[in-house]
Amino acid sequence: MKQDNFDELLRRSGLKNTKTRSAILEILEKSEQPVTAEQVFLELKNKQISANLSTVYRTLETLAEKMLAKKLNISGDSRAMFEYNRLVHRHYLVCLECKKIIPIDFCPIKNYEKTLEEKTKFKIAGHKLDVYGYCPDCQNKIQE
Amino acid sequence: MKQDNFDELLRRSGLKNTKTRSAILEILEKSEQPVTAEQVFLELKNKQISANLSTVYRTLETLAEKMLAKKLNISGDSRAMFEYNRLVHRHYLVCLECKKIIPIDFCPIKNYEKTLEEKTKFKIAGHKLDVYGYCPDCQNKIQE
DNA sequence: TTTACTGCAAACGGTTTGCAAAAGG
DNA sequence: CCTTTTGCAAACCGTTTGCAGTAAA
Repeated sequence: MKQDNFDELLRRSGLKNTKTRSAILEILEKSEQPVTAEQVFLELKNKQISANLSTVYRTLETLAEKMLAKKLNISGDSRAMFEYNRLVHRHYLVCLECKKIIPIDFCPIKNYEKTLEEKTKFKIAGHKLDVYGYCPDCQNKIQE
Repeated sequence: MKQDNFDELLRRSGLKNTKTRSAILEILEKSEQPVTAEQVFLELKNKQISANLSTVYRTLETLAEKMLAKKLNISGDSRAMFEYNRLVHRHYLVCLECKKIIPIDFCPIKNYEKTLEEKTKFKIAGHKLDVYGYCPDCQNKIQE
C-alpha cells in the first residue's frame, strides 16, 4: 500500500509519521502540477484531515529540507509552490494565460554550465529554467 | 546630457517627467546589478531626493510596464528586483553565498524553444534562466 | 518519557491601495 | 486647467513565529 511507502520515506528522513504529513506527501505525489500551501490546505480539508495552515507551511518546508519535496518560485506569482521530489531534473513550461504548469524533462543546459564555470570561475551548483508561453487551449481562446 | 535622455524616454512612454522618476531611471541605468525597491529608496535618499517608498514601488512598476525597466524574481529572495532594460536578452549567475548577481549575455536555449514548441504545441513567449553557484571570492572563504 | 509535532493567535516583511494634496504639461 | 503623480497611513497577503498543549516513538 502507498501509505507504507510514505511512512518509510518519513522514517528514513528522521521525521515522525503523522496523519497530516503522510497525507501531504500523498497529495504532492498524486498532483501532476506543483501546488501552493493553500491548495494543499484545501485538499486536506476535502479529505477530512483538517490541519492548520501554519502546520501545512511547516510541513512543506520540512519536506523540502529533507528533499522529499521541491520548493519552486514560479515567476509572476508571489506564492511558493511545492511538488513531490521525483528526483529527476526538471524544468517547467508555464501558460501565461491559464497559469497551467507543465513539467518538462529534457534539460538543454548541462554543457552550458561547464562553459560558464570556465568563463566566470564560479563553482556552479544548479540552475533554474522556466519557459513561458500560451498553451494550445489558450491560443484558441485568444483568437476568438 | 544624460538627464535629457531620461526625459525623452519618459515622454515617449507617455509618462510625466518628475524629479523622482528620472532619478530612479538614472539609478537603474547606473547600477550594474539588479536592485530592490528599498535599495532604490535609499539611493534616492543619498542623493537628497527623498521620495516615499510607495512612490518608489509605483514608479518601478510603471517603468516595468512601459518596458523601461525589467522586474526580476531571483529564487530564494522574496523581494522583487529591478534593472534598467538594456534590451539585451540576459541571464543571471547568482552567488549562493554573497548573493552577488552577475549578468550573462549568452543564451543557450534559443533552439530549445523551437523544439519545445513542436513537442508541446505551446506558443513560446519567453523564458527565464538563472544559474546558481559560488563566486571565486566565496569559494576561498568557504575553504578556510 | 522524551522529543517531535501541532494549533492558535499574533507578528512579520514586502507590497499595494484609497484618498486628498501637489505638480506636470 | 485637467490629468498624473505623490505622500501618507492603513490594508494587504503570503509566510513565519512563540508558546503551550498533544501525539509519536
